[in-house]
Formats: sequence, C-alpha cells, structure tokens
Amino acid sequence: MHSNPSQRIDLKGLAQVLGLSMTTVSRALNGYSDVSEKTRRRVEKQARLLGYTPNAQARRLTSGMTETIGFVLGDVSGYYDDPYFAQLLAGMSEVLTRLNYDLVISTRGAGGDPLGGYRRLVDERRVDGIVLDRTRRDDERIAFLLEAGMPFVSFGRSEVSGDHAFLDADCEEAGYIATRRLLGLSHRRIAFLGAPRGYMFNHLRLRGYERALNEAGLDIDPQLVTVTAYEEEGSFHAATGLLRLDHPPTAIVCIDDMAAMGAIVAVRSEGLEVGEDVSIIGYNDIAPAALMDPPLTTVRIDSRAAGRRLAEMLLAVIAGRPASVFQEVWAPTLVVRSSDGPAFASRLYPTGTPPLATTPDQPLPAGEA
Amino acid sequence: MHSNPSQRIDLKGLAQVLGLSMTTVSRALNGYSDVSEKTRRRVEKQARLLGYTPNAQARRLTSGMTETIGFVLGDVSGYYDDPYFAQLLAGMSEVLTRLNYDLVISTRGAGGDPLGGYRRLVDERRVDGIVLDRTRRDDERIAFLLEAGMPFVSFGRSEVSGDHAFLDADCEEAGYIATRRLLGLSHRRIAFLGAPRGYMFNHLRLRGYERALNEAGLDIDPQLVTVTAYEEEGSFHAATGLLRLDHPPTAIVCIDDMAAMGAIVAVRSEGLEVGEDVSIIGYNDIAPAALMDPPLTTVRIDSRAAGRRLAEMLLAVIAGRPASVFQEVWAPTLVVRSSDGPAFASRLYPTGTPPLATTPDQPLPAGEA
DNA sequence: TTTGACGCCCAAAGCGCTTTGAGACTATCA
DNA sequence: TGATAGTCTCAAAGCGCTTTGGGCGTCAAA
Repeated sequence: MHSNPSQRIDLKGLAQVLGLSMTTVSRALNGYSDVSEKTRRRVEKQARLLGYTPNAQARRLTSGMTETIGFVLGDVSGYYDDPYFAQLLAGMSEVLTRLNYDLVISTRGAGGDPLGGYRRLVDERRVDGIVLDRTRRDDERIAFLLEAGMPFVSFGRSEVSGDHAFLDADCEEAGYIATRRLLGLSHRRIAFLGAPRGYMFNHLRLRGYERALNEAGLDIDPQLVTVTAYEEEGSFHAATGLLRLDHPPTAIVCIDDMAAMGAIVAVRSEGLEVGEDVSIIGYNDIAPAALMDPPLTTVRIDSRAAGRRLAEMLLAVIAGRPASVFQEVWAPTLVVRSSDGPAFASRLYPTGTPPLATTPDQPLPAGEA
Repeated sequence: MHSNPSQRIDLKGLAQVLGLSMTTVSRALNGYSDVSEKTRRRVEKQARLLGYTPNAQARRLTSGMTETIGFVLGDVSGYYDDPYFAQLLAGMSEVLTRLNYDLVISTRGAGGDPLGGYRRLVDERRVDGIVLDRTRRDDERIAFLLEAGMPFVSFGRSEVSGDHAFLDADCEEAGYIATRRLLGLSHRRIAFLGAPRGYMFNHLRLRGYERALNEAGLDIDPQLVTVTAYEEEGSFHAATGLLRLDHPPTAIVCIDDMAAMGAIVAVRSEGLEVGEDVSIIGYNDIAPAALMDPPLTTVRIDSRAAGRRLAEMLLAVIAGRPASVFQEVWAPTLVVRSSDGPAFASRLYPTGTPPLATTPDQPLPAGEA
C-alpha cells in the first residue's frame, strides 16, 4: 500500500515504514549530525525507494523560508522584448534551480501603483528576496524594500543606493569607451540616443559620453542628446530626428542594441550608409547583434553571467550576509564589428575631414549629403 | 501593539482585535455566505486598517493549492533569446497576477534528464499546473504530466496529444500561406529553413510548405529543405549552404524571424540582395521584424495574447474543467513587408522568369549571378 | 559507584491558515 | 407551545513539515 509508487508518500508514512519517528527521518534527510550514519543511510535509501519528496509548501510554512525569489516585470513591454532579459532570467534560474529555489515572475498588477507587484510579494511573504532591474536614479522600489526589510539585489545602481546589494555594469565606462571609439575614428558630431532620463544606466552612460567628449575638448551639443520612449519605433524616430538636423551627427552612441536597430533603419531610410555616412554603436551584445547588417559594433556585458551572479548575491544576502558586501561593478568591453567607421568616409560632410579634437572651437562644416 | 503597522499581523491577531474567532474572520475574508454582511464589513475594514494579508505559504499548505503555475526553461539557450518568449511570459503573468497566481520559472536542472525540471515541480508539489512550449512530435513531457495527473497546457500540439489542453498556431497553415505568397510572386525554387525535425511546429510548417508546393504542381527538392540547430549562426550557415547550391532557391521560408535574420545576413554575404535576388519570409513578427533591413515579411502570431490565453486555459483546467475542451488553433496572418519580391527580379536566374507552376518538369535554368 | 558527557532518538509543539461539525440564537410554522 | 428551520459564530482538527526540549543508553573520567 505505502509502496505503491503512484501514491504519494509523506514524512509520516516514510517514518512508519522505517519504524522511526518523523523527527529522526526529517533530521536524517536534512543532514543533521545527531543521526547515526547507519540510520541516515537506511532512511535515504528508503526515501529514494519510495520516491519521497518533501512537500515544498509545508516545509516553507514551517521554516518560514519560501525558497523562492521574485522578479517583477515592468509595465513597459518593450523592456522585456529585449533578448538580454531572457538571458538574465536564464542565468538566474540556472543557479536558483541548483539550490532548489524557485524564481517567480510577477507583474506590477493593475492600478497605477508602481510598487504594486512588490507589495504583493512582500506582504504575502511569497518570496525570500527580490531582484530588481532597470533601476532609476531615484528608485522608490529600493526605498520600499529597504524599509520592508526584504532582501534584494538590483541589477543597476541608483542614487539612493545605500547599503543594498547590487550588480551593475560600469555604465559610465560603457558610454565612455563607445564615445572614445568614435572619437578615435575622428568623429566630432557624435549623438547620444538614450533612454528616458530617469534611468540610472542612461544617466551614467550619458555621463561617460559627456566625459569623453569633454576630454577631447568638445562641447556637448544638446541637440545631439536624445531620449526615446524605449520602444524600437521610439529609437527610429529619434534617430531620424537627429539625422535631419542642420548639422547631423556622423555617429550615434545607442543606449542598447535594440535602439541601435532602430537607428540603423533610420540611417538607411534617410538614404545613408551605416558605418560609412553614420557610425552606430550599440550596447549589450544581444545574440542578433553579430548577425545584423552590418554586424553591430557594441559594448558587451554578459547578461547570463550577470543573472547568475545576481542570484548568488541575493542568496547570500538572504542567508544573512551583509548586503553592503555585495556591490559589484563589471567592466564592459567594446566589441568592434562593422557598424562604425572613420568619419572621413561620411558623405554628410563632403567638404572634408571633420576638425580634429585639438581644434574644437573651429566651426563645423555645414551641408548634408 | 497590534496596531503597529510595521508589525505583521496574522489571522489570530486580527481575530483577537475584532473579538471574533479565526474561523469567522477567515470566512468573512473569503466570501463565505454564512457570515453576516455587517460582520463581514467590520472584518474587512479592520483587516485593511491593520494591513492584514494572509500568509501565502500557510494558505497553500492548508488548501493544497499552490496558487502557482510553472514554466520550465529548455536547455537550448537560443530558444529563449527570442523576444517572442518574453512576450509569452508577459502575457501569462498578466492574467496570473490578476488572479493572485504566481508564475515560477524553472530550468531543466543538471543531469541529462529532460524531465528534470518537471519532476521537481510535480514531486514537490510546487505548482498547480504547468505550461509547456516548443512541443515535439513525440513529447515525453506530455506523457509524463498526463501520467502524473498534473494539469498542464501546451503551446503547441504533439502527435501524442490526446485529451490535454493546448493552444497552437495553425502551423501548417502558416507554412502554407508563406509558401503560397512566394509562389504567387512566381518563385519556383523555394527553400524551407527549419528547426530540428522533432519539433511539432517544424513538422507542421514543413507540411504546409509541401502542400503548397504540391498544389502548385511542384516537387519537393530535399536539398531545399534544411534543418538548423536553432541558433542564429545555425540559420546563417544553413542559408549559406542553400545559396551555394547549384540551383539555389530564389526564396526562403524561415522557421522564425530569428532564423530569417540569419538568412538575411547570409544572402548579403553572398553578394545578393534580399527581396530581389532572394526573398525571405519569417515567422512570429517579433518587434524588431518591422525594423529590420529590409522590413521583414513574416507570418504573425500574437505571442502576448497567446500567453494570456494559455494562462486562462490552464487556470480553467486547474479549476476542474475538462482539459479536452481547451484545444485551440489560432490562424496566423501574413504580414507583408519588403523582404520578399517577384522572382523575375532575381539575378540568380538571369535567363528569364522561372517556369510556371503548370510546367513543373521543365528543367530549371542554371547559373548564378 | 557516581557523574558527566555523548550519541542517538523521540514526543509534542508549533508554522498560519482553512474547514468540519456543532452550538447558540432567532424566526417561522404547526 | 414545541418543533423545524434558518442564521451566525466558534472550537478544534488538521495540512506536512521542522525544531525544541528532553529521554535513555553507554562509556570514560572521577
């Protein structure tokens, strides 16, 4: 009867079969030292034989741990169409599964409350910890979770970041190296195709862009700094706007590869050649980047590895390690492919090579191709 | 003390404050009819006041419902880089959150067991139901879940599909209309750039492709039917192989938009023009499809809506509705953009327009551009 | 021999909820 | 008036596990 494999067996049943108490069986299975080796082996064997697996709900109720961590989907669907996101998830799942943790995906839920999804996870004690991404400069989720005492780790920093755990790419560096790359190709009119201002990663990348420009003795032209609504069409329109300026850019630093795709289309639809008339640099190095036409020069960050690390960090924080220990900033790397090229190749300024970095105040040549 | 909002309050505490029994409070909150309207209102008000939310774990243990559904990530990472997947997830989350359900994402786990992730969800009773995707012609997951008595719904059918719930695109129709479209553009050498044979959607789409060809009086050329390893590079290589045949295709039906991207790059790197020398049709209509160069003609299925519907169906099955009631096949629609064009524009067969469908056995002209 | 000190095991008390099976009233009908 | 039928509420029994706080041998040291 109890040996019927299709009949779920519980701890009590298993204990009965073994002629032991539930306590002993439980402790044997959970690796307590006050169970003799011999008994443990006997228990384990029988458990395997009968296909015993503890009921996750019961264990959770008792232990007060949910063995679950949460992730709340933002409401802007465009965010999660990005393959980088799937990679992040996959990376997280990878380590969580290994440790028998679940990853639950929630949404913000109806109503305007941007904390809705988080409240639910916290109030109903559905999770032991939470992963955030797309952090904002002033991120209310961080304040909320901090106050609620819920362990969390964010993919990205924030200006209110205090002692919490985070993993972030060095966004400023990313903006910097992309811009440096273009400066090295003698570009002088370099645009920044960004995400909404509030996002920390946008803020930092813009800073890197500005720093590189300033170091090269160039001023920031506000006309060249745009913000998109974070959808592909947004970046297409924004890029089109840039290209139609009186003094269009010969290069565009894009906030991510998806935006770069939009920019590429915009360049083409203006009758220009990507990598010649206008150089494009993306960010993330999503899988299709290498397969675009032209293959995209981009700044790479390994989302899957980031997902793994985020999960590890969060688990450590849940286990009681101080969150402030886990603050990592990863260096991005430039992946050079073919969407960028020397400025002199651009037909946008046919009167000649753009002015050198050392002569910034010399007026830029006018006229479009 | 009990009114300290930072202090979590439980059912017992709430009952004490109200001077009622836990039973009554519980029943009031859960909408039982044997609680007077007056009491219910009083309970609800106090619960709101004190910020009471039931402990999800406890409720789950008691009720035997986990209020959670599961999704297991396949091991081929390429599958989930596809934006369609994020859409599917988002759609599911949308309806699940509304009904206070969680969506847990798991992975197959280490070891070769392809059912690993599923076993875990089932054995430890972590979920009330499961969503499958990427079904195979002979899908062991279906057999497993059927036997385990775990409610599930699959996105895609299978040849072993019996009475379980599924939602699927009409894949055969999708393959058919894509191929018909190309036939209508007078293409005669039409290739099929597919996924591995075992996948049901691949199987069906191939069938649609073959049917269209046969109806047009054309034979199937096995050389034109390829299978990729389901990564972008795979489709690039497969497409390159096709284009280097002695009699290359003037059109390619791709298994999805990601594969189409690979194919597009392949076409270009062979010095050919997409939409002129070689027409390309994708599948899914992922967000970037409209922004590719050229904008991709594709067969559309609304993944987000599919996600929503899958969740609804699964919830219904969990609630006890017979699974066999929920078997839906959605009609895909052709979205014409610019990656396909008339066969006569192709430089691959400069000797003239390919033979008409009515004269299939006439030998095809040879020679490449 | 007594006293600890281990080593191994167990009964019982929860974890926070839902549900069962009654009980105490009040209203209705014969 | 008693019987019958609601109406509203409650005590207590779990759900399946973990953990606390012993208990009972056995063995070495005193």
